[in-house]
Amino acid sequence: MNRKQQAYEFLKKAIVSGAIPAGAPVREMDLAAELKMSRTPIREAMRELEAEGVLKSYPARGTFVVPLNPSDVEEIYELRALHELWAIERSFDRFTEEELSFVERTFDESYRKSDWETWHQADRLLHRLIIEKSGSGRLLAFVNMLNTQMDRIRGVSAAKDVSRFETSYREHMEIIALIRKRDLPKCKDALRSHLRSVANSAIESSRNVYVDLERAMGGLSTLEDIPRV
Amino acid sequence: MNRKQQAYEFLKKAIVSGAIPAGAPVREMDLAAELKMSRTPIREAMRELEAEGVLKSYPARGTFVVPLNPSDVEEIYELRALHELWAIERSFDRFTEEELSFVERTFDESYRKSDWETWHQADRLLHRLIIEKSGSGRLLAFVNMLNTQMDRIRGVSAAKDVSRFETSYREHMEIIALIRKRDLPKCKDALRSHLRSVANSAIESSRNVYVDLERAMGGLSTLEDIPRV
DNA sequence: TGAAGACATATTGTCGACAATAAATATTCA
DNA sequence: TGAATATTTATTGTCGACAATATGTCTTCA
Repeated sequence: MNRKQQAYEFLKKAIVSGAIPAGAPVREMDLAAELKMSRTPIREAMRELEAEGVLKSYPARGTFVVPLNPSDVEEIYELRALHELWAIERSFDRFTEEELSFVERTFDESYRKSDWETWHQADRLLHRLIIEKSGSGRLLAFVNMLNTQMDRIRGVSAAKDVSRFETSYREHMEIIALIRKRDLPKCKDALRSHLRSVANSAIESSRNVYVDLERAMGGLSTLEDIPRV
Repeated sequence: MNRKQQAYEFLKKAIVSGAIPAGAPVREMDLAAELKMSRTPIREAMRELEAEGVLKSYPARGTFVVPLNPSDVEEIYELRALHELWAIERSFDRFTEEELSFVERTFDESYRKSDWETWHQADRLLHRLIIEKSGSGRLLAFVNMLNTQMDRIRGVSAAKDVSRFETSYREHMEIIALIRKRDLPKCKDALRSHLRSVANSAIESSRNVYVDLERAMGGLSTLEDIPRV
């Protein structure tokens, strides 16, 4: 793996996990020192993250992690629903039994073990399958950007709501069952309502994070670093 | 304008206009020599174009203009329709009379003068308004990428079909009229069928360009430069 | 005092040189 | 010969130094 990629992985992970919080500056020199490489690969990694909408750079002033306010979260989840519902029409007849039962087993496992990590894997797998099998590489690229932002939201909100665990399990199982039955209209309904409930829970938790943030630091501190444009 | 931006504009224009054809290599040193700057800003511009899906880079081998075959063109126009139809629902009640009549006048002018340049302006304006007024910056960014690719298709096909000129004028006028009447369902129908006819004409001409390309150089020449991955 | 301008500082922007790598070509040896 | 291996070449990858720029801080002077 070349250095630019190392820098990219490191920085993305730091942002998605919330280690570098929304609004915080990301300085080329600091990262270069930390990763023991020159600024060049750091810069390239940062430009890539900027193209993905995770960073925003201002000439001779700095580069900052873009904040996600509740209306951003809403936008992101709306676009996700738009794309996933479109994609499932294309991919509907292309799921194999192997794929379906593998996803199902993974969900089962996560449910038995009540393991969030496995659950996340299964969730990603199913939704990724829906997009990938639509056959549009451009759509996939765009949805991946949205996914990065959704991971950021998850990263800070840590919305590990136990009641959602059970609900989510049932919703996913229903979707898989309806794919098996080849009932597209019902499947789209199920997917739509699943996406809506996921979105609502994400928006809700992002709202909490947002007010916490504001309260915690009175007149905003990390956000103040961001230059008014 | 800093040098990276100069390089970006120059290169993008060269690719969109077809001066650097699909499949052709883009060498950092060549461009640096031509624009009289170091490779650094050239590289950054190239990475940006890569993020937009216009270039594809292979380590230590080269960077190439990504080819657009007819099925790519189809994909691009399908995604365009998906987004524009979604966007118009959001933006529908936000058009002002000033905006509508300005677009209308521009179309009228292009029609009277039979001027393709003015027509292109008017077309861009209307479709851009639909997207922008939806209020989703992320959608706008994605659609801009699609627009770049559509410009490339226009750039080579030069589909200046006179019969489409008349049809296109009527289709646009109808859409504008239906926005004025606040008739969303009919407007969506009109937009949908307009987009379909534009797409068909683009796919058709891209098919011609593609076979011409293949015939002209027997076993492909520009395309051969592209490394098999 | 306080506004205008000079200066300092922090940060990104650009440069030219050298390193690393993948592919093409030449060489070796059974 | 021809397959394995070394060499050369073309290209991108990375480096450290310096330039440009936006902002913050001092200094001057009415």
